[in-house]
Amino acid sequence: MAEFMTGLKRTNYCGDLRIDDCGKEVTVCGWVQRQRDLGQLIFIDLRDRTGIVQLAFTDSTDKEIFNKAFACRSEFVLAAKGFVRERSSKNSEISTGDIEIEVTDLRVLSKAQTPPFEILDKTDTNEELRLKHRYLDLRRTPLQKNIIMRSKIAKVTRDYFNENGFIEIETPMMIKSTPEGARDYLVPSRVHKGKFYALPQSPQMYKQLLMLSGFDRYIQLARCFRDEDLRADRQPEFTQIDMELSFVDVEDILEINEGLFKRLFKEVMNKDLETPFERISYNEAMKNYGSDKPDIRFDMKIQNISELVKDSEFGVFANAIKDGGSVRAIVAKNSADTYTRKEIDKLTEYVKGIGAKGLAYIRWVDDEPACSFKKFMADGELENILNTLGAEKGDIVFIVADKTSVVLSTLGALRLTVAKRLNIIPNTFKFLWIVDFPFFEYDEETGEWVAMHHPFTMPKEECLQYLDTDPSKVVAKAFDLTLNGTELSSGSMRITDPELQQKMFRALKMTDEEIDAKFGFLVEAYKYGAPPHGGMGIGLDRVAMILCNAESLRDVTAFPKVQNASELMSACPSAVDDESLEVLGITVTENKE
RNA sequence: GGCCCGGUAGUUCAGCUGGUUAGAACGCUAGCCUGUCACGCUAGAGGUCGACGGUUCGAGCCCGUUCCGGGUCGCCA
Repeated sequence: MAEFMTGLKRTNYCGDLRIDDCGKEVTVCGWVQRQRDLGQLIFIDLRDRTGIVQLAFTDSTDKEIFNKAFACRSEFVLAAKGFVRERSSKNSEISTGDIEIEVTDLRVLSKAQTPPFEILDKTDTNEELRLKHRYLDLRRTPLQKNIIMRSKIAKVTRDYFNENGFIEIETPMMIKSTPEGARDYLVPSRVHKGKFYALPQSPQMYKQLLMLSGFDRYIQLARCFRDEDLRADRQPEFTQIDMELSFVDVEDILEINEGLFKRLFKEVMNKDLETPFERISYNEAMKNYGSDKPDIRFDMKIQNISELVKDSEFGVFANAIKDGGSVRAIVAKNSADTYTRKEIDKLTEYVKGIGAKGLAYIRWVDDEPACSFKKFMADGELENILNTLGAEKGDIVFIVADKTSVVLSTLGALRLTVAKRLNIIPNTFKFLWIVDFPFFEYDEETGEWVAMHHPFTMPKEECLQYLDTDPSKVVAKAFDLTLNGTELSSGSMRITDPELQQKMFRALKMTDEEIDAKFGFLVEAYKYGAPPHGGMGIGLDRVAMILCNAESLRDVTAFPKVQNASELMSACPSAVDDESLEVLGITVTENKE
């Protein structure tokens, strides 16, 4: 039978007791980390979220209590009252290692089955099993630390925006579905059979309307939902630090958010961040790093050698350029020893997997550089390439020739892979704003121009002339914040002029009916007086992931979903009974279990 | 939807070229032990080798299908 706490009240957390507490009578509560039975002497390591304290049971312990301690097993829940005393032999491994509690009262509040895996700080246990018993996994110190860190991040964020005059406003979770962008999670309506709400992908439209209402500065830690495939840094439901402010321009938004990160790093990590953060244009990011979220903790920029090889005998190079593409390269310094021929072959397979046709390379290990396309090179051509790229003995040059978009994305990915392999990425925090995003993106499948951000994004005034003639030249007042190669945040200034908004819709080939059906209320709202405004949404989970040095969002999410978007512990999603479906007017045709 | 990796006691793994009764460590159970702290010692229990099918005299191992998990591309305005 489990016992009660009657007459006992916790006075201290386990991890907080120190040598100064000696002589005090304390009551601690927690889980049995380990019981060590030495015969006439028993020790129990008691764990709560602050740490571990040793309970001692000796020959002077009451017999009944001693017997209770004897029967204790891992993960039993105990309350223990007793006196703090100095240990005869200390343990420098734990914060309470100088003291122990000589127990005078012990209650077994709950027994425990042997857990399916040991609750240890360091574990090799398969994540699948841990996720099935997430409540046990969450007992582990590293996860507790991450979850607590996340709480701190949220707290500091609220403090910061509150102090800066922002108002926290909740927007609805059941909203109108708009087919643009990510797939919506849909919620069927009982009252309106056959109709659906959507869970928000972001509170975008609502926060814009709040600006029209005059709230001026809005903040929300908003849950967002996207029915798309998962990644290590993508969960279908996530939290966004969503903010919007009025009577500002891009510069103001960047500044206030830099302030947030400065504050976060100071209070959560005790690190001083330098602001303003570096910023580069989207085009520059793509050109130099082949990515719109480059990791700039290391250099290895992509270089264009198209001019050098446009007349080369090597058809792969010359033809790529003739077809309107380009030839570009990265130089992996001091890598010739690391990358053997065999490993380079693996890289070739890798780049083929991400869309390139192949990978040319120059591996300069001996006096004579080994080159995969040497026989096509004219006198001095190879030297010329090496000189131009600044390659030296010990380096490898990786070259891709193709359509420019393929060249850049391939080398961008290769740059990261190689840097990781060479272990040249310093353990620092490099924020980077990517600014001046193009407004339109060419959709190769449909042959149409689509909005890269969203259709309410404000174009730069000076580009409006190209709207009808050359959409590729229209630059948006849109920006991303990246940290160490991860996209943390995305934002923009919004269109406030209804006429301009109409123009943008038309440029996106949207019909009046479409506009009205999807955004009618928003378009109308802007007719009644809108302040200039803009804002951004910061992925709280990703911020937490990086600050916790975690590999995956699962490590900073209490109850995460796995790759197929299910949750292993509760086994959701799940089928529902026929009555529930009937009342909603829904018929399930397949995959019903 | 594509590609890659993984699945053997509760856990982490080993398991040779396909060959007798599938092993180890930790955990668990019991006993002994007065200063342990990953306590120690002794003994014991514990297996649908993810599932199904095939090849074979014989399959943990080979083949096929499938399920589960991870990474990634597509996708993520």
